[in-house]
Order: sequence, then structure tokens, then C-alpha cells
Amino acid sequence: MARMSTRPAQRVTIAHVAQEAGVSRATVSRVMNGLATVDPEIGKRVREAAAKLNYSPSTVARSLAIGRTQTVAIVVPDLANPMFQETLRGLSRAAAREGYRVLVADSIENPDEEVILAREARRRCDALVLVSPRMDVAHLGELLPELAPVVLVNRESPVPGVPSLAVDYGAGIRSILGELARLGHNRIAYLAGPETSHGNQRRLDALHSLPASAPEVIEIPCGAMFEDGYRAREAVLGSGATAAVCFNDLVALGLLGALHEAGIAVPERLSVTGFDDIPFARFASPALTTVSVPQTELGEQAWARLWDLLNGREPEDDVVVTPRLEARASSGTAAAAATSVA
Amino acid sequence: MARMSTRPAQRVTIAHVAQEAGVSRATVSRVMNGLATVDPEIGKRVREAAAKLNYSPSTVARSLAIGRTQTVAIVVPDLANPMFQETLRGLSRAAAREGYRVLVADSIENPDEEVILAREARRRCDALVLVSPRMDVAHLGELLPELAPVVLVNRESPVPGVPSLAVDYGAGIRSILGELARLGHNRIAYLAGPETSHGNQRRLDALHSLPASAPEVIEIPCGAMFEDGYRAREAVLGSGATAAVCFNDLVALGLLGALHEAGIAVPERLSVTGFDDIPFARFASPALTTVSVPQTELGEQAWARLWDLLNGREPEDDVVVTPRLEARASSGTAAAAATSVA
DNA sequence: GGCCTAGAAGAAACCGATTTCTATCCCTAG
DNA sequence: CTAGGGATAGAAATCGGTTTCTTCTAGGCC
Repeated sequence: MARMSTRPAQRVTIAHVAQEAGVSRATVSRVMNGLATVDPEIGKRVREAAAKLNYSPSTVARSLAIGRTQTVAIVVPDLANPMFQETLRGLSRAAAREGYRVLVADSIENPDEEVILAREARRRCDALVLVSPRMDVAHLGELLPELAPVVLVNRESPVPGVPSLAVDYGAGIRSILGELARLGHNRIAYLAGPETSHGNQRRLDALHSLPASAPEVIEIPCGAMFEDGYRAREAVLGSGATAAVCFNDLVALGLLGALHEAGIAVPERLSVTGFDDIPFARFASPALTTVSVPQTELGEQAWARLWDLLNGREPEDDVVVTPRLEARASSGTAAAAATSVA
Repeated sequence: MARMSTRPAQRVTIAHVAQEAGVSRATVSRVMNGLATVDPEIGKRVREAAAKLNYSPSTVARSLAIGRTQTVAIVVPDLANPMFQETLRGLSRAAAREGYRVLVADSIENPDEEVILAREARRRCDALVLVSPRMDVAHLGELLPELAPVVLVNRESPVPGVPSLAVDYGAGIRSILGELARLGHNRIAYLAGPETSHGNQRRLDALHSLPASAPEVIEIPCGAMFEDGYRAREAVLGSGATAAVCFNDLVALGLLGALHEAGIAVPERLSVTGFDDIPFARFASPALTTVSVPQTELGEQAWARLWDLLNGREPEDDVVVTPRLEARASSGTAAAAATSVA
């Protein structure tokens, strides 16, 4: 049987080591944790016994005894999204420096599942990071206290004492629109994100409260993924807009791909902008004009807040990140684009 | 104190619920797990007590008692790499269907750290997935038995009984070279990946064992990331090659970006190919010619193997995926490109 | 009506660590 | 010479569940 060769030996516990070394379990524990003063001779004997038996302590038993798992969970709406991957990475690397590990839970854009997942994930871990929760504010307000310690990313906290690292989506949208206005665009298409997305709501709020002098904005329902942007080409072209402001970079890149296939010059006939500044944005051709959200850093900041909370310290103040405009080649002056209007 | 509002109430244990319902802890456990036959009246009382106290069982204690954590770990060399993100996603979603969660560990391309991480991660979880381990084959062979149940992704297993999901990198490279040869290229640059990457070794092996009729290959040290490809432009142009075969899609896209900035036409003056077919490849402009590795599916397959192992079943046979050529717009016929040679 | 059995719930052991409490030993100081 | 004190290591309680074993009750059958 091939499997036999890989079957691990019967688990070695602290009791086995204690017996082998001829000491009590307490002493083994002390030696393994380098605690108290233990006779060097005994310490040596214990370590040798542990090595001989290839002992490795049970993390689960240890967690139960000390009341900590040294693990935090992160709940994201969609693991396929580069933004959430960045947050995960930032969190994971920052937490690792403190010896903590990260458990991931992917709600697959399902707000109900999200609530269940968050509860369940929290029970397994010492703390929780909720990224862009899709649940409505009522659920969120109800849930947060029982999830504490918890940190919100990409959304404001409705509960005092729950730190949040938010992004000023409105400012981001306004800086993009400002840039496009400067370039002479006065008819702009907005490719909207998922309706459940809090970030999309904020972008829409910003669009709806623009001064009268701002460019006209046509809203086109779209989505959050490549494919959504790719499929939106005709809707955008049909709108007569000279620029397309996309919900995020993925949508923008999808649209760019579709435009390229149709031989439509960017930015000559249509300017395209994204949101987030994912790593690919800079390397797209044409390089994508977008606003940068330092998502990796938000992941690291989330860890810093959690670490404060876990140590009973008052966490640092909430942060509202203002995205920075990254004007690149995919946006240009609104020129003869009007010819595409009927 | 703002923090007070978020401090969770003293943990509610099964003993509290038992007392509240006036039954034993054993009965509460039976009710919570829907086991055995419990008097409906008592069941109701227990459930009410649990609800009233807002009881949620300790996963840690439960794990210790039943000897399972319902968690698996995945160790990747670099969380920033879309390929590994895909594997993670496939694994996470497949495991979730069985009620399992995933712990991530990022070795940041450090083979020593990788060994430590793998051991540590395994202790916390029921099983382990090692993705593209960078450690040498001796370490790997030594480590795998003690990590079992474990599954390898992107690398063959040197230990019988440890399932592996490998990619036939050689076949991938050969199909790319075949396509380029067909297009008339006879001087090709290979932008090599990290030296510790097993996948890179395999690609090199394939390149070194080509028939004499194959195109000439110039090897250029590069890397695995965007930036590496971006920086490689001059080396590629200086080599006089008419096509650049890149270690992976990231490198290819970085190179494409650099070429675009320099106004060098792709594929007219230089054909560029990638490896992996990450989601962005199709949407790049020009769309990237590459070979597809179904990494999400490998993640799902990894879960299937682990699930078999966890249930004492013989896992399905190892898989060696042959990447499929995706000929797109970034490769074309080798034409007047020879003019770039001195 | 009495005996046997099945079923339901409690008591207690267990999972594998940590940690408090206690007992012992040895050394020093009065 | 003995009481006090500090250092070590063992015994036992604890963490919060699960599960085996035991007890008790009630129902069925002769």
C-alpha cells in the first residue's frame, strides 16, 4: 500500500516526552517554552527526548490552554479581485511578523453568506478583518460588536470602537472627473459597479452631487470584473460619451481590450479611466489612467489596528485614504470624438 | 472609554448553557450537534438557553476533542503572484463546500522560511497544500512524510503516496517554440525566471534538449514579476532576437509595457509570449500569446486529493497538466525584425 | 404483577497543552 | 542547630468541548 509510507506515526504528546525524559509534563512545558529556571541538565534531557520522539506540540491544545489562537481571519467578497488579494497580502505579511497566521474566507459576493462566514471565522480566530462588506448597514451595526476585535477595510464603521480604514471614493471620482473636464470632456459614461457594493454607492453619490458646471454623466450598469467591462463596449460607444469612467481597473482593462479588438483608438476616440491602480494598470497599453488606492498598505494598517486591540491598547485613529490621481496614457483630450454621436 | 462598547462579554461556555437549561453539558453537546435522540422538550429548552445567552461553541475546544480542525493550510512562495492567488481561490472555494477553511502562509520566496512555515502551518491544520515549493528535492523528500496528509501543486512528488498536481512545463515551452518556429522565428530570447523556481528549471531543461532544427535560444536572466520584464527591454532588443519567450505572463506583460513606451511594435518588430494565461493575458493589448495553466482547477483538484486522504481513501491519480497554447495577437511572423541586429 | 430491555440523560474521562499550587531540597542567617 | 527563604519540579486544576460509561425510568411482554 503506497499510503502506508506516508501515514504519520501515532501523534507524540507532551506526556510521551515527559515519560521518555523521566520528568513531569509541567517540566516539559516549561522547557519547551523556555520559562522559569529549569536545571540545565534536565532541560537537556527533555530537549533530547523531544528531538528523539520528533515531538511537536499541539497548537490546538495550546490555543485552548492559553486562550489565543495566534490566528486572524479576513473575509473578502471575492478572492478573484486583485484589490482584495492585495489586502490579504498586506495583512498576511504584517501579521506574520508577529507570529500570527491568516485564515481566508471568500463570501463570493453573497451578503447572507458573508454574515455567516464572519461569525464562523471569528470563532476560530482571535480577531477579524472585514473587507468591503456587502451587508447592509443594519446588519453590520448589529454584527460588529459581537465580532470584536474587528477592523473594517474599505468601509466606514457605524460602531464606535471598531476601527475602519476607509477610502474616500467620492474624492477619487471627483479627481478623475476633474482631470477629464480639464481635458475638455463634457459627456462622460460611468460604468457602474455591483449594486451591493458600498464603494459603488459612494461613487454614485459623488457623481450625483457635482456642480452644474461639471460634465454630463451617463450611468451604465456594468459590474466589477473584466468580463463586465469587455461586454460594455457597445453601450459605451452608443452613449456618445467621449470618456468612460469605470468602476474599477478590472472593468477599465476589460473595456480597453474590447476597444482594442474593435480597432478603436484610446485615448483618441475614447478616454478610459479606472479606479484602484492595481499592479497591471501601469503596464496596460495604453497605460491606464486611474486613482491609486494603497490596498496592500490598508492590509498592513488593518493588522496594526488589530494588534493594538489584541494588546488592549487604544487603536490608532481611523484613516480615510484619499486616492491619488495617476494620469497615464489612456486619457487624453476630447477631440473629434463627437463624430461617434448620432 | 470607546473601547468598552466593543469589549465582548465574558465568554459563554457550554457549562453556562447547561446551567441555564438545567441539564448536563453532555446533553447540551448532543443538542448542538443534533446527535442521538433527545427529548424534544429538552432540546427546545437547550436551544432557547443557547439563544438567550448568545452561545457559540469554542471551535478550539471542539477541535481538540474531536481531533480535527476543519482547516487546511496552503503555502505559497509569493502571494503577489496571480497564479498562486488562483490556486488559493480554487482551494478555498472547493474546501468551503465541505465546511473547511483555508489558512495561508506566504514564504516570500525564501526556501528556508518555507520549510519552517510548512511545518508550523501543518501543525495548526488537518492537511497541507504546498504550491511550487522552492526548497530543494532533498529537503522536500525529508519533509513530506512528516507533513502528510499533503498535496503538491506545480511540482512532482519525490515521495510515493504524496499526490501531486504537476504542470508539464517542458511541453508548454515546446508548444510555444513550435508556434514561433512556424511563424519563422529562428533567434529567440528566453527571459528566465527565478533560479530557485522548479518551473524555471523545467523550462530550461526543455530548451536545452531541443532538436538541432529548432530556433536558436538566447537565455536572459530576468525574474518572475512585472518589474523584471519591464527592465529587460534593452537586454531583449540587444540580443537581436525576433521573439521573446517569457518565464511567465507577468514578465511578458511588463516587457510589453516597456516596449509600448518605447514605441516598439508588437508583434511586428518583436513577438512576445507568456506562460500561465493569467486572467489579464487575454485583455492585454496586444492580447498575449501564452500557454494556459488551469491554476484554479489545480487548487480544486488539490482539495479533492486532500479530501480523499482525510477520509482514508486512496487519492485519485496524480495529474500532469499539459498547458494549452493560446495563440493571440502578441505573436506574429518574423519579418524585417532582423534589421535590429547590428 | 414482575422482569427485562430500550432509551434518555447525567457523571466522568478524555483531548493535549498551560499554570497555579504545593512539596521538597538545599543553603544561609540568626 | 534550627527556622526561614529561594529555587525546582511534581501534582493537580484548568481551558471548553466530546464521548464513553453508568444510572434511572418507563414501557412491553409473559
